[in-house]
Amino acid sequence: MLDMKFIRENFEHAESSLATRNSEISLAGFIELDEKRRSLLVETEALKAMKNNVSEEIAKVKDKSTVKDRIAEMKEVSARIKALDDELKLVEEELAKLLMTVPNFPHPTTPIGKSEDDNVQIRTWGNPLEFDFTPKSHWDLGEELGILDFERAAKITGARFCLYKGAGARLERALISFMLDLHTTEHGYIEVLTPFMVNRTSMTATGQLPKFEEDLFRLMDPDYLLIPTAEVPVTNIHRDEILKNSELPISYAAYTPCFRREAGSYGKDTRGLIRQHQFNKVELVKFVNPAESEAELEKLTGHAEKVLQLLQLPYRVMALCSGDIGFSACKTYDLEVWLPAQSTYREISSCSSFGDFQARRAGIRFREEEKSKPEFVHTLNGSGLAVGRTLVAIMENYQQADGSITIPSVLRSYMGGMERITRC
RNA sequence: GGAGGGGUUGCCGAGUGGUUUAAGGCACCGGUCUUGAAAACCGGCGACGGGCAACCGUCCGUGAGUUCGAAUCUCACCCCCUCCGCCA
Repeated sequence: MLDMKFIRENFEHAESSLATRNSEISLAGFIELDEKRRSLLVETEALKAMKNNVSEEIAKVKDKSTVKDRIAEMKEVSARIKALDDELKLVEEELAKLLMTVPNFPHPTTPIGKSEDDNVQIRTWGNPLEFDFTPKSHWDLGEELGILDFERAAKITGARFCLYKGAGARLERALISFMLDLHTTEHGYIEVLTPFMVNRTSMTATGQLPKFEEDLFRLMDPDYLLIPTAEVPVTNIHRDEILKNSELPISYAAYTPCFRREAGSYGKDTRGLIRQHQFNKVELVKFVNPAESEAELEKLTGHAEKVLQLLQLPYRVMALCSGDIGFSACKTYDLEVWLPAQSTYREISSCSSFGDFQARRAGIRFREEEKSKPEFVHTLNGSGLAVGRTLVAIMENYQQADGSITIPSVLRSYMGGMERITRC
């Protein structure tokens, strides 16, 4: 959520900043609603002050019959207050509805652009491998090795699910442990294990609702939603809290499965693990002092990169342009890993700063000094990494001519010493 | 799912219609005193919204309602605790 005061005082700047985003956003109607809200507020508060005073006077009078006319008068005032409050509530609801669907301002350092074609490459790491044979796709490798079974997953549930078996299942688990161990022991993150389903308030606080309900899986009886990313439960850990400046930055690492409807992506990435309704992810989340958020985004991105470096997977870092960043983000770096079978880089991590956008929605604040006014923290998060896509990258980059897969050395201790996956 | 108990301004906790502008204590901050500290005493001590400000308004789990007036009465819902049932 954006700051109402800021919009009020910088209306043109706000509109032009939002215009650099891809979607069509209009703040039209905002000023009018805002003014109406304030004039209603002034009126109703004056009446309430009067009512409070008169009620106090009535309280002091022993013989109520002498103040009959005052009581009658207050009855009318109360009715008037109620009418005004109802009107105010409507205006505030409309204002909130408008505000909740407006995306964040792009950060000044976010490149301006319309689509992903305008994203800017920041750096690359490693070089795409040269194969002296034609590299196979991970789905072919997975089926031949008997470690990925898409057909049976479709029988069990439906399209866009996968059944991992044997060394495949273990490799996924090894990656989760490896990533969590790295971030908690080397990068200073606190491990958390969260609920995988959340309520609507949590989903609204991070920005998935109200606009993106069609992307989410919903439960019927309690009105809960399956998380599309650990960002939701982890950011909500501190919802409606006032943190101490001395405890910032707070850094959490969380493994969770993620559930996404992938509505509107029919026909895209239909084969393989790239786009699934359920996938595993290790997520990094930070709550920081606003002064530190730019530096913290660089650090967090570096922590995600470290995973790829240790796995010896070539990748590049892209700065997303204003037209391509997510709803709540003001700045985003995507890490894209090299996939030889597709001869292309594919997103494996997205590291974003949200400024105070989520903190304002979620009511996450801190005090600069012990006695100073609470201010909103800045929130950041990034995948460290998407586990399924990491498994894909390992399978495709580490494949051998005979169809076996070498296990990266840093993972072998997590695989019981296994060095290579062969057909079982 | 059933029965019971409970949710009060950082914490504890009083308060069952009108000096509650929410007692009291703890914690915290400032002052007096002291060589310094502690103790004692005095004062301060929340969030949000509106306003240049004085100040005003809102907030006692949430939402409706009764009333001139609600922390207090009514209804619904949420959460926590205990016991029973079921269960990984």
